[in-house]
Amino acid sequence: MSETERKVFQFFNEIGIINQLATDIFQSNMPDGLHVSHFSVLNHLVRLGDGVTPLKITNAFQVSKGTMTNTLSVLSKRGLIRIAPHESDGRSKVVYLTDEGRAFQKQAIESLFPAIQQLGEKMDWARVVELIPELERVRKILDENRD
Amino acid sequence: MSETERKVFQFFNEIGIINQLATDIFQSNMPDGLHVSHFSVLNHLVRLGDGVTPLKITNAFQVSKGTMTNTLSVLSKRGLIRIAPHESDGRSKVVYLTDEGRAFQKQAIESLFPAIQQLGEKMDWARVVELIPELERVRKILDENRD
DNA sequence: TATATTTAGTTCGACATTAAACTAAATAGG
DNA sequence: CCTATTTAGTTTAATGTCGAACTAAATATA
Repeated sequence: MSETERKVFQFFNEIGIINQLATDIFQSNMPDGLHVSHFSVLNHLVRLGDGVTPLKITNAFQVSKGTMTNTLSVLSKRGLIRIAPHESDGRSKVVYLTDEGRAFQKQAIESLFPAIQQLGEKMDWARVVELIPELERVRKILDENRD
Repeated sequence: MSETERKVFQFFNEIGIINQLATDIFQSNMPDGLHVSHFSVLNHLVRLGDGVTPLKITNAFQVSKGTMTNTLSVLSKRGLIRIAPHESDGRSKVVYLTDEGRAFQKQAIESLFPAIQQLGEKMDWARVVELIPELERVRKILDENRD
């Protein structure tokens, strides 16, 4: 194993650990039985717009269709989204945010502000966010090269 | 939401996506029914030394005790680790790598070299690994501040 | 048009993971 | 010592996720 290879593994290892620690923090702020994955879908709909098909969301999250069926049915049962039949394609459906869904997404995000602030006392966020452009590059390349 | 907060979310979002894409690549290289989590435990034992208790590994991975019981029993059934009673503590156990376990870890890592090389045609790994020190800082702070 | 293929979503069985209850052993405090 | 508490690991029920089989609708092709 070359030095570069070793460091590449180290890079992805750090990414994995950070992701797990951050997800744990996020998860601990989720109310009664809702999972980060549920929030993520709501967040996606808020940011990129609702009125999209389940398959579109499935592709965005690179997740199996069965998983998305399950996630959407939980969100629907909770009244956070509304699932309507597709106007022109009888096989398909369209997902809309409800007011409750939008409120939940907003509230979930705001619930993290204190944690961000508290971490900011020990961490220089300005320096951290400078990594974003390079991370974006990595993400895009990994994304384009997935099979 | 301030600009900093927005970027902090974006940072963790990029981290999450990269982690998922990288994990998917890794997972697709795992043989017959073995999961990345199984590899991770073997890798941990190779890098930091075996002969440790399940609880030690549990803490290292910040995972529930039940999860580790399950993971270790899979690894043990596959002959990749050996679980022995603890010499001085009747409640505890000690985990050892087998030769098969070491070989598996080695082979799993090497199986990723082609993917790393292929990605290297589109990605400047030298620049990517420069992010490691800052990521380490973030990881350490998150780690120290977990409850 | 009739049939074959593709596409969108659901269902099913398997497994990873979790939290909580549980067992057994070790330790602490009286 | 003896009891209470803590600690290490297992078990159990619930849920997220996956891949594969399945259904139904749309599209391609002949």
